[in-house]
Amino acid sequence: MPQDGRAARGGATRELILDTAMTLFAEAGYRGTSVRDIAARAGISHPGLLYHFPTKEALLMAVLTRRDALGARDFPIEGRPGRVVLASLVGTARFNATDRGIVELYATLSAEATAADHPAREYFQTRYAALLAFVRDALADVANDGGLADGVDPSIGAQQIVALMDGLQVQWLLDDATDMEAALAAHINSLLTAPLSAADHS
Amino acid sequence: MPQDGRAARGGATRELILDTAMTLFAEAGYRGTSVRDIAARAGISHPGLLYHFPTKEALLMAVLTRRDALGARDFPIEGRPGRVVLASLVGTARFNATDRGIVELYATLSAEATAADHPAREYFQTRYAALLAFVRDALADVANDGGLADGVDPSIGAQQIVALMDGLQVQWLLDDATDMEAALAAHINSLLTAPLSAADHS
DNA sequence: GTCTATACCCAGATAGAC
DNA sequence: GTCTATCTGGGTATAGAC
Repeated sequence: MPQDGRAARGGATRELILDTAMTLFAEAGYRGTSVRDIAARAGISHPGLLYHFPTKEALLMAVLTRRDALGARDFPIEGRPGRVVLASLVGTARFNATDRGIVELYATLSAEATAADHPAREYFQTRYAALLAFVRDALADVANDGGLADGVDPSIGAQQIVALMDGLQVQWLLDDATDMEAALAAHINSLLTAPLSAADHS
Repeated sequence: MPQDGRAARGGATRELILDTAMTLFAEAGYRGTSVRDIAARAGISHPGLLYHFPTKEALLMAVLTRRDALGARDFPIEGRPGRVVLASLVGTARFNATDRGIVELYATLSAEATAADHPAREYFQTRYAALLAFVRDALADVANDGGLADGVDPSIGAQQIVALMDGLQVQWLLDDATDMEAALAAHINSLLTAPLSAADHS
């Protein structure tokens, strides 16, 4: 019957660990954060933490998955018009520029997870496949209205947009004068017959 | 007076270590390779290796620097016309698709090195600044001949091209069906008034 | 100048007590 | 569900042989 201040029943400790892990991962990166660090900050011992998440990787995946779920809740863009979806991607680029930690985490992990034996590889394969399909569908939707520039292939266009978002993050992390939003918006507009405008937001 | 089979004078051991390290880094990644692994494969003890390269990071930087030097020797494109430089970037994308290990290494490291306290951060900052300037100059050269599409800014175009090359590598590493060359060429051509052709190679 | 042997410390993970 | 103790492996520093 736990009833003390920090570890009440019902997965409260689990949530506390996740919060703490997300904070520290964002501050110092995945490699720069030890399980002991997270446990100490959360007020338990490392084996105590590893009872809830058997490995550090498992903890990481839980952090990422939860973040995905929060994002889907806060930015519901499923089933919206293609131009709105594209505009939301530009909005994401702007939003990302406010949280260096999480950008660093994703940029580092998505590269690290490309290793054939990396535990998070499948997660990112699935994530990228879904993201590419999502953007491709948005471009195809725009194409249906004749809004795509000549010779633009939705599938290639989606690859370009996703790659651009990833690559620009690295440049921005290395030099914060980099304007991710401007470079992304310029490219997306080059794929369209008419540029995005404020009317496309929401 | 060393004169045995593997460690002759004049930095031969150093070269052997670099070769071995490049191979193992490419096979198992930076994190997946221990200094002991490299030393064992090179036929010396780890402290023996650390005599030549004081830290694992130093060894890594030496590998990268040497790779840069080899690249500059094999692909001399300094001072060439802008369109030739752009074509060579497409060639690089094609060439990269033949060596997964080195792509993985650069993709992982460039992301990892964005951390504020990472020893390779300055190296990558310098490298990216030079690369961006290089591509920007190529685009500016094309613009001088009126070969740039309307509204294309050489500086932003350079950011996009470099970001695209980086981001496409991640997608290709996660799904080798990704056609890096096609996506990059399509984007570069969209920046130009006339597409690149075989005539631009060399 | 070139290397081996040894030791230190930190990190992830496991075993078993409470 | 959480702890203490311990194992293993990796990066690094030092001592000293040749």
